[in-house]
Amino acid sequence: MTRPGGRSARVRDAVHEAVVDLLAAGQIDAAIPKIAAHAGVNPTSIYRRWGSRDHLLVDAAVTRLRTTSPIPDTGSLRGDLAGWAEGVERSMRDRHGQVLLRALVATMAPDEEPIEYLKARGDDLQRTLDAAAARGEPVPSVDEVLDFVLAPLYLRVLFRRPVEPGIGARLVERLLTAL
Amino acid sequence: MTRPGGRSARVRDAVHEAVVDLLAAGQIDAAIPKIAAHAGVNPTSIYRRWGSRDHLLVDAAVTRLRTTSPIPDTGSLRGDLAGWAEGVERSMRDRHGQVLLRALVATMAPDEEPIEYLKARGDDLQRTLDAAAARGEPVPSVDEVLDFVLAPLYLRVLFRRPVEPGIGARLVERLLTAL
DNA sequence: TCCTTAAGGCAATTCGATTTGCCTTAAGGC
DNA sequence: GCCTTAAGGCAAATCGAATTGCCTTAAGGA
Repeated sequence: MTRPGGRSARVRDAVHEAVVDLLAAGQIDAAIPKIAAHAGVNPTSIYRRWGSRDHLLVDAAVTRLRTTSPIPDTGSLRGDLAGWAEGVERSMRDRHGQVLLRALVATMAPDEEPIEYLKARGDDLQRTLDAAAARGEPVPSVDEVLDFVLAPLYLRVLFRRPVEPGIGARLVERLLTAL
Repeated sequence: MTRPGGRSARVRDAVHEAVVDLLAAGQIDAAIPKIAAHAGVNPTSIYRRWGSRDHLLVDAAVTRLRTTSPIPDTGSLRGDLAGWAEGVERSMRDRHGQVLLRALVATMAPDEEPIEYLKARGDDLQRTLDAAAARGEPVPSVDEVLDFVLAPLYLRVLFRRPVEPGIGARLVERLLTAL
Protein backbone atom coordinates (compact mmCIF):
# COMPACT_ATOMS: atom_id res chain seq x y z
CA MET A 1 0.00 0.00 0.00
CA THR A 2 1.18 3.47 -0.77
CA ARG A 3 1.10 6.23 1.80
CA PRO A 4 0.81 9.65 0.27
CA GLY A 5 -0.14 11.53 3.41
CA GLY A 6 1.78 12.95 6.33
CA ARG A 7 5.47 12.32 6.45
CA SER A 8 5.87 11.08 2.89
CA ALA A 9 4.28 14.22 1.55
CA ARG A 10 6.40 16.36 3.80
CA VAL A 11 9.59 14.72 2.62
CA ARG A 12 8.57 14.95 -1.00
CA ASP A 13 7.77 18.63 -0.76
CA ALA A 14 10.93 19.41 1.17
CA VAL A 15 13.03 17.63 -1.42
CA HIS A 16 11.27 19.28 -4.35
CA GLU A 17 11.79 22.65 -2.76
CA ALA A 18 15.44 21.91 -2.10
CA VAL A 19 15.92 20.94 -5.74
CA VAL A 20 14.35 24.12 -7.01
CA ASP A 21 16.23 26.29 -4.56
CA LEU A 22 19.58 24.73 -5.34
CA LEU A 23 19.01 24.93 -9.09
CA ALA A 24 17.94 28.52 -8.80
CA ALA A 25 21.02 29.24 -6.72
CA GLY A 26 23.17 28.07 -9.59
CA GLN A 27 24.01 24.71 -8.05
CA ILE A 28 23.07 23.04 -11.29
CA ASP A 29 24.83 19.83 -10.50
CA ALA A 30 24.33 19.61 -6.78
CA ALA A 31 24.52 15.94 -5.96
CA ILE A 32 21.96 13.99 -4.01
CA PRO A 33 23.64 14.25 -0.60
CA LYS A 34 23.68 18.02 -0.98
CA ILE A 35 20.03 18.16 -1.97
CA ALA A 36 19.19 15.92 0.96
CA ALA A 37 21.07 18.17 3.35
CA HIS A 38 19.16 21.21 2.11
CA ALA A 39 15.89 19.40 2.50
CA GLY A 40 16.78 18.25 5.99
CA VAL A 41 16.35 14.68 4.88
CA ASN A 42 18.53 11.62 4.80
CA PRO A 43 20.20 10.96 1.43
CA THR A 44 19.07 7.37 1.61
CA SER A 45 15.46 8.47 1.42
CA ILE A 46 16.10 10.18 -1.87
CA TYR A 47 18.04 7.27 -3.32
CA ARG A 48 15.26 4.89 -2.40
CA ARG A 49 12.41 7.03 -3.57
CA TRP A 50 13.74 8.52 -6.78
CA GLY A 51 16.63 6.23 -7.58
CA SER A 52 18.57 8.75 -9.59
CA ARG A 53 19.16 12.46 -9.70
CA ASP A 54 17.57 12.63 -13.14
CA HIS A 55 14.32 11.06 -12.02
CA LEU A 56 14.22 13.50 -9.14
CA LEU A 57 14.81 16.48 -11.38
CA VAL A 58 12.13 15.52 -13.86
CA ASP A 59 9.70 14.86 -11.04
CA ALA A 60 10.39 18.22 -9.45
CA ALA A 61 10.15 20.04 -12.77
CA VAL A 62 6.93 18.41 -13.83
CA THR A 63 5.34 18.88 -10.43
CA ARG A 64 6.04 22.57 -10.55
CA LEU A 65 5.17 23.10 -14.21
CA ARG A 66 1.88 21.29 -13.75
CA THR A 67 0.61 24.02 -11.47
CA THR A 68 1.86 26.85 -13.66
CA SER A 69 0.10 28.57 -16.54
CA PRO A 70 -3.14 26.65 -17.00
CA ILE A 71 -5.21 27.47 -20.08
CA PRO A 72 -8.06 29.76 -19.00
CA ASP A 73 -11.58 29.69 -20.42
CA THR A 74 -12.41 33.25 -21.42
CA GLY A 75 -14.99 32.52 -24.08
CA SER A 76 -12.75 33.44 -27.00
CA LEU A 77 -9.80 31.62 -28.45
CA ARG A 78 -7.80 34.83 -28.51
CA GLY A 79 -8.40 35.35 -24.80
CA ASP A 80 -7.66 31.75 -23.90
CA LEU A 81 -4.39 31.64 -25.75
CA ALA A 82 -3.31 35.08 -24.62
CA GLY A 83 -4.00 34.19 -21.00
CA TRP A 84 -2.07 31.00 -21.29
CA ALA A 85 0.83 32.63 -23.15
CA GLU A 86 1.08 35.33 -20.52
CA GLY A 87 1.24 32.65 -17.85
CA VAL A 88 4.02 30.87 -19.66
CA GLU A 89 5.79 34.17 -20.22
CA ARG A 90 5.56 35.01 -16.54
CA SER A 91 6.86 31.65 -15.43
CA MET A 92 9.73 31.95 -17.89
CA ARG A 93 10.71 35.30 -16.51
CA ASP A 94 11.02 33.69 -13.10
CA ARG A 95 14.40 32.20 -12.45
CA HIS A 96 12.99 29.03 -10.97
CA GLY A 97 10.89 28.44 -14.05
CA GLN A 98 13.85 28.94 -16.35
CA VAL A 99 16.03 26.58 -14.44
CA LEU A 100 13.41 23.87 -14.28
CA LEU A 101 12.69 24.08 -17.98
CA ARG A 102 16.37 23.67 -18.63
CA ALA A 103 16.60 20.74 -16.24
CA LEU A 104 13.61 19.11 -17.86
CA VAL A 105 15.11 19.37 -21.30
CA ALA A 106 18.48 18.22 -20.06
CA THR A 107 17.24 15.06 -18.43
CA MET A 108 14.96 13.97 -21.24
CA ALA A 109 17.04 11.35 -22.96
CA PRO A 110 16.38 11.29 -26.68
CA ASP A 111 14.19 8.58 -28.19
CA GLU A 112 12.39 7.70 -25.06
CA GLU A 113 8.79 8.52 -25.63
CA PRO A 114 7.56 12.03 -24.78
CA ILE A 115 7.03 12.76 -21.13
CA GLU A 116 3.50 12.22 -19.91
CA TYR A 117 3.26 15.79 -18.73
CA LEU A 118 3.94 17.17 -22.20
CA LYS A 119 1.30 14.98 -23.76
CA ALA A 120 -1.18 16.11 -21.13
CA ARG A 121 -0.39 19.71 -21.97
CA GLY A 122 -0.96 19.04 -25.66
CA ASP A 123 -4.29 17.48 -24.85
CA ASP A 124 -5.33 20.54 -22.83
CA LEU A 125 -4.52 22.67 -25.82
CA GLN A 126 -6.46 20.43 -28.16
CA ARG A 127 -9.54 20.69 -25.95
CA THR A 128 -9.34 24.46 -25.97
CA LEU A 129 -9.07 24.50 -29.74
CA ASP A 130 -11.98 22.07 -30.12
CA ALA A 131 -14.16 24.27 -27.95
CA ALA A 132 -13.32 27.31 -30.06
CA ALA A 133 -14.02 25.39 -33.25
CA ALA A 134 -17.38 24.35 -31.82
CA ARG A 135 -18.16 28.03 -31.31
CA GLY A 136 -17.42 28.57 -34.98
CA GLU A 137 -14.10 30.38 -34.52
CA PRO A 138 -11.30 29.72 -37.00
CA VAL A 139 -8.70 27.65 -35.15
CA PRO A 140 -5.08 26.74 -35.71
CA SER A 141 -3.72 23.24 -35.10
CA VAL A 142 -1.88 22.31 -31.91
CA ASP A 143 1.32 22.19 -33.91
CA GLU A 144 0.78 25.72 -35.10
CA VAL A 145 0.22 26.94 -31.56
CA LEU A 146 3.40 25.26 -30.44
CA ASP A 147 5.36 26.62 -33.41
CA PHE A 148 4.11 30.16 -33.13
CA VAL A 149 3.85 30.63 -29.39
CA LEU A 150 5.56 28.07 -27.22
CA ALA A 151 8.65 27.44 -29.31
CA PRO A 152 9.69 31.12 -29.49
CA LEU A 153 9.14 31.56 -25.76
CA TYR A 154 11.09 28.47 -24.83
CA LEU A 155 13.90 29.25 -27.23
CA ARG A 156 14.36 32.63 -25.59
CA VAL A 157 14.78 31.00 -22.22
CA LEU A 158 16.91 28.08 -23.28
CA PHE A 159 19.28 30.26 -25.27
CA ARG A 160 19.33 33.07 -22.77
CA ARG A 161 17.70 35.65 -24.94
CA PRO A 162 15.52 38.24 -23.23
CA VAL A 163 11.84 37.46 -22.63
CA GLU A 164 10.41 40.86 -23.45
CA PRO A 165 7.25 41.91 -21.59
CA GLY A 166 4.13 41.25 -23.62
CA ILE A 167 5.90 38.84 -25.93
CA GLY A 168 3.38 36.08 -25.20
CA ALA A 169 0.41 38.13 -26.30
CA ARG A 170 2.28 39.34 -29.37
CA LEU A 171 3.10 35.80 -30.44
CA VAL A 172 -0.55 34.81 -30.08
CA GLU A 173 -1.54 37.78 -32.22
CA ARG A 174 0.91 36.73 -34.87
CA LEU A 175 -0.56 33.25 -34.89
CA LEU A 176 -4.16 34.38 -35.17
CA THR A 177 -3.51 36.85 -37.98
CA ALA A 178 -1.67 34.14 -39.89
CA LEU A 179 -4.75 31.93 -39.99
CA MET B 1 53.07 29.30 -25.97
CA THR B 2 50.13 27.27 -27.14
CA ARG B 3 50.59 24.25 -29.32
CA PRO B 4 47.61 23.51 -31.52
CA GLY B 5 49.30 21.09 -33.89
CA GLY B 6 50.13 17.44 -33.79
CA ARG B 7 49.44 15.58 -30.60
CA SER B 8 47.25 18.21 -28.98
CA ALA B 9 44.97 18.27 -31.97
CA ARG B 10 44.86 14.51 -32.06
CA VAL B 11 43.86 14.29 -28.43
CA ARG B 12 41.26 17.01 -28.80
CA ASP B 13 39.67 15.32 -31.78
CA ALA B 14 39.73 11.90 -30.17
CA VAL B 15 38.06 13.27 -27.05
CA HIS B 16 35.43 15.18 -29.00
CA GLU B 17 34.65 12.10 -30.97
CA ALA B 18 34.41 10.00 -27.83
CA VAL B 19 32.00 12.51 -26.31
CA VAL B 20 29.75 12.47 -29.32
CA ASP B 21 29.84 8.71 -29.62
CA LEU B 22 29.05 8.13 -25.99
CA LEU B 23 26.25 10.67 -25.97
CA ALA B 24 24.78 9.17 -29.09
CA ALA B 25 25.04 5.73 -27.53
CA GLY B 26 22.82 6.91 -24.71
CA GLN B 27 25.62 7.29 -22.20
CA ILE B 28 24.34 10.72 -21.39
CA ASP B 29 26.18 10.98 -18.14
CA ALA B 30 29.30 9.06 -18.93
CA ALA B 31 31.92 10.43 -16.59
CA ILE B 32 35.31 11.73 -17.57
CA PRO B 33 37.28 8.53 -16.99
CA LYS B 34 34.87 6.71 -19.28
CA ILE B 35 35.18 9.32 -21.99
CA ALA B 36 38.94 9.19 -21.65
CA ALA B 37 38.95 5.43 -22.01
CA HIS B 38 36.89 5.64 -25.20
CA ALA B 39 39.22 8.25 -26.59
CA GLY B 40 42.26 6.19 -25.71
CA VAL B 41 43.53 9.07 -23.63
CA ASN B 42 44.49 9.52 -20.01
CA PRO B 43 41.75 11.02 -17.81
CA THR B 44 44.24 13.49 -16.44
CA SER B 45 44.60 15.05 -19.85
CA ILE B 46 40.90 15.81 -19.94
CA TYR B 47 40.82 17.16 -16.42
CA ARG B 48 43.69 19.46 -17.14
CA ARG B 49 42.50 20.64 -20.50
CA TRP B 50 38.79 21.08 -19.93
CA GLY B 51 38.54 21.14 -16.17
CA SER B 52 34.98 19.93 -16.00
CA ARG B 53 32.63 17.68 -17.90
CA ASP B 54 30.42 20.65 -18.71
CA HIS B 55 33.17 22.64 -20.35
CA LEU B 56 34.05 19.62 -22.39
CA LEU B 57 30.49 19.05 -23.51
CA VAL B 58 29.95 22.63 -24.57
CA ASP B 59 33.25 22.62 -26.40
CA ALA B 60 32.39 19.42 -28.24
CA ALA B 61 28.90 20.62 -29.09
CA VAL B 62 30.00 24.01 -30.36
CA THR B 63 32.86 22.53 -32.35
CA ARG B 64 30.49 20.20 -34.12
CA LEU B 65 27.67 22.67 -34.62
CA ARG B 66 30.05 25.21 -36.08
CA THR B 67 30.70 23.03 -39.07
CA THR B 68 27.07 22.12 -39.58
CA SER B 69 24.46 23.95 -41.63
CA PRO B 70 26.19 27.11 -42.84
CA ILE B 71 24.03 29.76 -44.50
CA PRO B 72 24.48 29.42 -48.27
CA ASP B 73 24.54 32.31 -50.72
CA THR B 74 22.06 31.47 -53.43
CA GLY B 75 21.24 34.97 -54.58
CA SER B 76 17.79 35.06 -53.03
CA LEU B 77 16.74 35.29 -49.42
CA ARG B 78 14.28 32.46 -49.90
CA GLY B 79 17.00 30.21 -51.21
CA ASP B 80 19.48 31.19 -48.52
CA LEU B 81 17.08 30.57 -45.68
CA ALA B 82 15.70 27.39 -47.17
CA GLY B 83 19.19 26.00 -47.65
CA TRP B 84 20.13 26.85 -44.11
CA ALA B 85 16.90 25.49 -42.66
CA GLU B 86 17.31 22.25 -44.53
CA GLY B 87 20.82 21.94 -43.12
CA VAL B 88 19.53 22.48 -39.60
CA GLU B 89 16.72 20.05 -40.24
CA ARG B 90 19.13 17.43 -41.48
CA SER B 91 21.45 17.83 -38.51
CA MET B 92 18.49 17.60 -36.17
CA ARG B 93 17.35 14.36 -37.71
CA ASP B 94 20.76 12.95 -36.96
CA ARG B 95 21.02 11.45 -33.52
CA HIS B 96 24.38 13.06 -32.83
CA GLY B 97 23.01 16.48 -33.61
CA GLN B 98 20.04 15.97 -31.33
CA VAL B 99 22.13 14.83 -28.45
CA LEU B 100 24.59 17.67 -28.77
CA LEU B 101 21.87 20.28 -28.94
CA ARG B 102 20.42 18.85 -25.78
CA ALA B 103 23.80 18.80 -24.08
CA LEU B 104 24.44 22.37 -25.12
CA VAL B 105 21.18 23.56 -23.65
CA ALA B 106 21.70 21.51 -20.53
CA THR B 107 25.11 22.88 -19.71
CA MET B 108 24.31 26.51 -20.43
CA ALA B 109 23.85 27.87 -16.94
CA PRO B 110 21.22 30.60 -16.89
CA ASP B 111 22.27 34.24 -16.65
CA GLU B 112 25.73 33.77 -17.95
CA GLU B 113 25.94 35.73 -21.12
CA PRO B 114 25.00 33.98 -24.35
CA ILE B 115 27.56 31.60 -25.74
CA GLU B 116 29.91 33.11 -28.28
CA TYR B 117 28.89 30.55 -30.86
CA LEU B 118 25.26 31.59 -30.69
CA LYS B 119 26.12 35.23 -31.17
CA ALA B 120 28.28 34.34 -34.13
CA ARG B 121 25.38 32.46 -35.68
CA GLY B 122 23.12 35.46 -35.16
CA ASP B 123 25.66 37.67 -36.88
CA ASP B 124 25.82 35.32 -39.86
CA LEU B 125 22.09 35.58 -40.15
CA GLN B 126 22.16 39.36 -39.92
CA ARG B 127 24.68 39.54 -42.74
CA THR B 128 22.50 37.39 -44.94
CA LEU B 129 19.50 39.60 -44.23
CA ASP B 130 21.49 42.76 -44.89
CA ALA B 131 22.62 41.43 -48.24
CA ALA B 132 19.03 40.61 -49.19
CA ALA B 133 17.88 44.06 -48.09
CA ALA B 134 20.61 45.61 -50.22
CA ARG B 135 19.21 43.71 -53.18
CA GLY B 136 15.86 45.30 -52.45
CA GLU B 137 14.13 42.19 -51.10
CA PRO B 138 11.72 42.52 -48.20
CA VAL B 139 13.47 41.04 -45.17
CA PRO B 140 12.41 39.85 -41.72
CA SER B 141 14.40 40.60 -38.59
CA VAL B 142 16.78 38.11 -37.05
CA ASP B 143 14.30 37.62 -34.23
CA GLU B 144 11.58 36.75 -36.69
CA VAL B 145 13.79 34.20 -38.39
CA LEU B 146 14.59 32.62 -35.04
CA ASP B 147 10.94 32.65 -33.97
CA PHE B 148 9.57 31.24 -37.21
CA VAL B 149 12.24 28.80 -38.22
CA LEU B 150 14.81 27.89 -35.61
CA ALA B 151 12.57 27.79 -32.55
CA PRO B 152 10.06 25.34 -34.03
CA LEU B 153 12.84 23.07 -35.26
CA TYR B 154 14.66 23.09 -31.96
CA LEU B 155 11.50 22.58 -29.95
CA ARG B 156 10.72 19.47 -31.94
CA VAL B 157 14.08 18.01 -31.10
CA LEU B 158 14.22 19.06 -27.48
CA PHE B 159 10.73 17.81 -26.75
CA ARG B 160 11.09 14.70 -28.83
CA ARG B 161 8.47 15.57 -31.39
CA PRO B 162 9.04 14.29 -34.92
CA VAL B 163 11.10 16.39 -37.33
CA GLU B 164 9.03 15.84 -40.47
CA PRO B 165 10.85 15.88 -43.82
CA GLY B 166 10.65 19.26 -45.49
CA ILE B 167 9.68 21.03 -42.29
CA GLY B 168 12.57 23.47 -42.57
CA ALA B 169 11.52 24.72 -46.00
CA ARG B 170 7.92 24.92 -44.89
CA LEU B 171 8.80 27.06 -41.90
CA VAL B 172 10.78 29.42 -44.12
CA GLU B 173 7.80 29.69 -46.45
CA ARG B 174 5.58 30.55 -43.53
CA LEU B 175 7.97 33.28 -42.47
CA LEU B 176 8.25 34.86 -45.90
CA THR B 177 4.51 34.90 -46.56
CA ALA B 178 3.99 36.56 -43.18
CA LEU B 179 6.11 39.54 -44.16
C1' DT C 1 -6.76 2.67 20.39
C1' DC C 2 -3.91 -0.96 18.44
C1' DC C 3 -1.33 -3.28 14.71
C1' DT C 4 0.73 -3.80 10.45
C1' DT C 5 4.02 -2.25 7.47
C1' DA C 6 5.52 1.55 4.22
C1' DA C 7 8.83 4.84 4.51
C1' DG C 8 12.58 7.28 6.74
C1' DG C 9 17.10 7.36 9.42
C1' DC C 10 21.66 5.64 10.54
C1' DA C 11 26.21 3.72 9.85
C1' DA C 12 29.44 0.94 7.70
C1' DT C 13 31.15 -0.30 3.23
C1' DT C 14 32.06 -0.10 -1.52
C1' DC C 15 33.07 2.19 -5.53
C1' DG C 16 34.66 5.44 -8.70
C1' DA C 17 35.68 10.26 -9.69
C1' DT C 18 39.02 13.88 -8.93
C1' DT C 19 43.46 15.66 -7.56
C1' DT C 20 48.40 15.92 -7.35
C1' DG C 21 53.43 15.26 -7.93
C1' DC C 22 56.58 13.60 -10.93
C1' DC C 23 58.14 11.74 -15.26
C1' DT C 24 57.99 11.24 -20.42
C1' DT C 25 56.91 12.77 -25.02
C1' DA C 26 57.00 15.57 -28.83
C1' DA C 27 55.65 20.55 -30.88
C1' DG C 28 57.75 24.10 -32.94
C1' DG C 29 61.26 27.91 -32.84
C1' DC C 30 66.11 28.29 -33.72
C1' DG D 1 69.14 18.51 -35.83
C1' DC D 2 68.89 20.63 -31.14
C1' DC D 3 66.64 22.71 -27.26
C1' DT D 4 62.96 24.48 -24.60
C1' DT D 5 58.80 23.59 -22.62
C1' DA D 6 53.69 22.73 -23.37
C1' DA D 7 51.05 18.90 -23.02
C1' DG D 8 50.26 14.05 -22.05
C1' DG D 9 50.84 9.76 -19.13
C1' DC D 10 51.26 7.32 -14.80
C1' DA D 11 50.35 6.10 -10.04
C1' DA D 12 49.34 7.15 -5.47
C1' DA D 13 46.26 9.39 -2.40
C1' DT D 14 41.96 11.67 -1.38
C1' DC D 15 37.38 12.58 -1.37
C1' DG D 16 32.59 12.01 -1.77
C1' DA D 17 28.73 9.61 -3.93
C1' DA D 18 26.08 5.40 -4.00
C1' DT D 19 24.71 1.05 -1.80
C1' DT D 20 23.13 -2.00 1.76
C1' DG D 21 21.60 -4.16 6.14
C1' DC D 22 19.37 -3.10 10.11
C1' DC D 23 16.67 -0.24 13.17
C1' DT D 24 13.08 3.38 14.17
C1' DT D 25 9.02 6.09 13.13
C1' DA D 26 4.51 6.96 12.06
C1' DA D 27 0.53 6.37 8.31
C1' DG D 28 -3.77 4.64 8.09
C1' DG D 29 -6.95 0.61 8.30
C1' DA D 30 -9.34 -2.32 11.75
